[in-house]
Amino acid sequence: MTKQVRVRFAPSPTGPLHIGGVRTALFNYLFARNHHGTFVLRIEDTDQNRYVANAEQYIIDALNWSNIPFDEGPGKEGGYGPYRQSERKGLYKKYADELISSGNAYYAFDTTEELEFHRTDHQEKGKTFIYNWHNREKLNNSLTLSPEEVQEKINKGEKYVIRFKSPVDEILELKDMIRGDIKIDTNILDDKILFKSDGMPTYHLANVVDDHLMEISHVIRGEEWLPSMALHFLLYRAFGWDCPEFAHLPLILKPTGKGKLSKRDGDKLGFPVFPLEYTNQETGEVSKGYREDGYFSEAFINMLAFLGWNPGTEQELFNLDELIDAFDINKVGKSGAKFDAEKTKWFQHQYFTQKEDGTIAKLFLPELEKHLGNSFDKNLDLDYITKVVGLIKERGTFVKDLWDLGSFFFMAPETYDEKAAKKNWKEGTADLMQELSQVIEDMTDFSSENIENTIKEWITSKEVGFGKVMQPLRLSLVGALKGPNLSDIAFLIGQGETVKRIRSAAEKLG
RNA sequence: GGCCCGUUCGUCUAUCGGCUAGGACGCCAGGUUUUCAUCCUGGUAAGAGGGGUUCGAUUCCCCUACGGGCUACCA
Repeated sequence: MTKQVRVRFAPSPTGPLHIGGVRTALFNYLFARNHHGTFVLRIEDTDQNRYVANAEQYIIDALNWSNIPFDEGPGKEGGYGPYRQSERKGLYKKYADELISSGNAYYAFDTTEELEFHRTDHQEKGKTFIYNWHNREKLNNSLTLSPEEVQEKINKGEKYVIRFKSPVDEILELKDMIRGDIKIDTNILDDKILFKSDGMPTYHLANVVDDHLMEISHVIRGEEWLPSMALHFLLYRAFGWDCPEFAHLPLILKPTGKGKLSKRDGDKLGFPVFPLEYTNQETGEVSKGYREDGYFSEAFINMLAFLGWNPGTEQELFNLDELIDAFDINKVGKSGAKFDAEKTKWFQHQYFTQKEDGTIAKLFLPELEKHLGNSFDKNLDLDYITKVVGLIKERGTFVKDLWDLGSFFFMAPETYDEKAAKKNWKEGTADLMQELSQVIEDMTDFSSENIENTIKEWITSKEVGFGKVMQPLRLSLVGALKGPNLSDIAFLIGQGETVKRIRSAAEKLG
């Protein structure tokens, strides 16, 4: 592998990029970085009918959010541009012509209707219509017409396409970095259209021409392209160009049911299939995104990297740099992987609990403002929030969990969990709590440790069960039987507030 | 239908001819937390089936089954 590594991610802007696409981009990125190569983004917009205006920006935003930015691409000129195929439109025809003059391609005038007829006709007879060596001599193309007739048709403005002339009786021995050797009999190949009648190249031509012109060294793409590898190989050969190496990634499958995970699955499955939220401009339909659902991109990327690849060790948590370092395309698996949303959550939980308290506290700010509304003190000490986060973050997975986990740090409970109150707030509890509030009020050293000791000593001296005091106390401070260590809570909300809440509960619950 | 690729616990996977088949998610049980959650410990559970090759196959080969992809003037 002495030549300069240049890889590309070449999506078609037909809608939002789904997680399978992000993973393909990720593996390309990882491979490039691992080999100190270049990662190129090329927009394959040769199909005008399926073009979606905001899709390209979505792709770029998604890549940036995922922290896998491209080195060259639209807006990032690197000497190989332009990077949108629609802007390279004028360039492809001459390559198609080149193939015609070298005898590797030909003009075909068959109409869509004629081809459709052949297909259905064959199907009815239990056969499959393939436009290739065994019938191309009988169809309406430059192989059966005289040069004069061909020229006349073209001059008359008759619509035509250019087809590749697949070789006959040859066994191709191809190599895939992931799958190893693949043998293909050229007789089963069809004469794929390279150039469409609308003046645009098809994917196959544009892809091969651009990969060559952009000096792409390795083509890493989804397994759905495996059947096209023979054609692409043949094209490189017909042009007399060096063929890049190929790697076809296993597909990401639906968690249940059949088939590969598709864009249309949207959030019908209960989890996002897109990195970013996406609004369909035509229908107004909104699809959930990992970012908006509260996932950190590190977790999202770590999860994607492990879909079809693993380092062979037992380490599962990898940041981007570690991924770059450990990535080995030979370790990519061959079989499709069913997507597991639970595992994604687990990754997120790992990253969430590992993140510094201060960082999460800042992310928590908007959430706090949302819940507290006007009563939210904008000058609320970030240090306080950070301490709260330190106490509750390990119990959560997303920033949005934090409010449920620790709202009582910011406001006194308004209601008390009914079941818990019924069970734990008995005859005499109120008196006990009133007494305890006095004990707490009288404390001089209000440290977490001292709170715990004081309460314990008091309980012991009163000769009542711990549960008889601790549960009602928790109810008073929190409003429910949940949350972190009680003395930590009391310490954070402060002596006065603690006393206030105990007395308030004693009054309300009687 | 044709062609291509694949097949290890429910799921993601390790194993590159010699293992009590390892890890993770999930699930279950115990422990810690005088709460809940987290966390810790343990448990559950697998090489599709049939032939070969070999002293020995999850691992190599063949067949079958199943899964997936492709089969457009879409990518």
